[in-house]
Amino acid sequence: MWAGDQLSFVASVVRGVARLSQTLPDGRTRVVGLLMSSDFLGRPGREVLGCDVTAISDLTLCCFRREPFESLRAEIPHLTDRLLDLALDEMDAARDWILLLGRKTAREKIASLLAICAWRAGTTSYSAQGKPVWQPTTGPLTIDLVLSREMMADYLGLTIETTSRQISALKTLGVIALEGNRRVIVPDLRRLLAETGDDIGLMGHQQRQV
Amino acid sequence: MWAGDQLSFVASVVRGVARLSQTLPDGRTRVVGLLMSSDFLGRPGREVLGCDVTAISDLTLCCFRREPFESLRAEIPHLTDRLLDLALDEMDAARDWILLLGRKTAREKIASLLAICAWRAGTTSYSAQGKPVWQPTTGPLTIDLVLSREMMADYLGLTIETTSRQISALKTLGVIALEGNRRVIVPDLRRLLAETGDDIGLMGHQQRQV
DNA sequence: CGCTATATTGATTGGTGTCAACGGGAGTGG
DNA sequence: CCACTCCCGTTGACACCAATCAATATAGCG
Repeated sequence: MWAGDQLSFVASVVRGVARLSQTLPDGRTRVVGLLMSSDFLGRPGREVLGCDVTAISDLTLCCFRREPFESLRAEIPHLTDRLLDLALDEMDAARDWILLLGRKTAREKIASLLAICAWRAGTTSYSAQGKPVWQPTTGPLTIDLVLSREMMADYLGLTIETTSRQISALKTLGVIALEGNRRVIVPDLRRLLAETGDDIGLMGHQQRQV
Repeated sequence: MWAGDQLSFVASVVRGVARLSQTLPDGRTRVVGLLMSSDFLGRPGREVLGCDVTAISDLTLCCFRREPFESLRAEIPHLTDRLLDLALDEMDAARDWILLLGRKTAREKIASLLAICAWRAGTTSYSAQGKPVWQPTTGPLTIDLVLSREMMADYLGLTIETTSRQISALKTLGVIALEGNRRVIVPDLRRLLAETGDDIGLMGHQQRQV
């Protein structure tokens, strides 16, 4: 979509999912971030983004041209505060991810990803401050995976085959059920969380002690 | 050192190295960041840090108590701009790291880490803007590793043994030479870069196209 | 109803983790 | 000054998880 180009705009994701990725010269590619609704795209104060952005679903962006945005930022200092806040959140997510990539097994990685998506699915409402609110659910939970197996694999640093195998394994264990290829049903969230390798399960996404 | 505590101050690293880490309940620990000179410690606008900080060398910090700092930030909007800038840099580094952890072999990880340290070692001067300036070197380069093998392993998501083995392998290949345990000599930087798995080698640290 | 992309499953290999033994330097105490 | 110990690093043998190669199945779509 855009590759290291100068971005003439910044944007906020309204709906859909986009992926941030980088590529090694030998062709290996890594997803280094996922942008979902309310996430911010662009580098305030910077010219260039530094990685590729690809839409992986229908995507609605709220765009601002760069120069007006920068001058607006000069006028309203509080805007920068908010951007800093977003950047720090991103940083937390990135650190959780680093933890995941470095020290988790394939099974735990898959479970963690599903748990994060379950959390996203369960986060349907927002508080007055714009912070997502977790809706605790006891019953079964349905996740609409927007990601293909390949993208999950890239996301987790695995191969497609291993990804598929671990999903099958979780299905056999009864931790999840599949409905088509990209819809996952979680009968008991706790069982899924138990597979993630950290007892918090959502790795701080749920109630991070930031 | 400090674990998830409320930090009553923010700080800038003057000299030395500190590590940011998180721990999984079963005891697996992951370094999720390294703080070196000029790096910033603390979360402007936040109460709590969210991960552990440990000094791994003599460490000199330039500390500010939180409340005065926050009010200073309110007075001087430009300060927040600078903090945002730092956060975005951190984000870039985190993304590079994610790439490294997810798609690189043990050999490439070690080489990448050494390359980064070589870059740090070669960065002796700073431009007027405070940006480090890379001093291109053709001759041999000496790196003072502050890190123990264990910390390198945690940093890279490897075990101590694998770390040691890969270092030995690079030594056998003549890519590096050891002088004691924590001093590395790089006769030809290009040969080291060739082992990192990305032709840029320094993973954007050298001349990131941000 | 095929065609293609995506996903699953199987067989095998290889890289990294694990367990275990050994080496060497620094500090300590006799 | 030497013996002892402890910590860190190295090296080896082996096991195991995930990658790779390969075949098949399924879903999506014209």
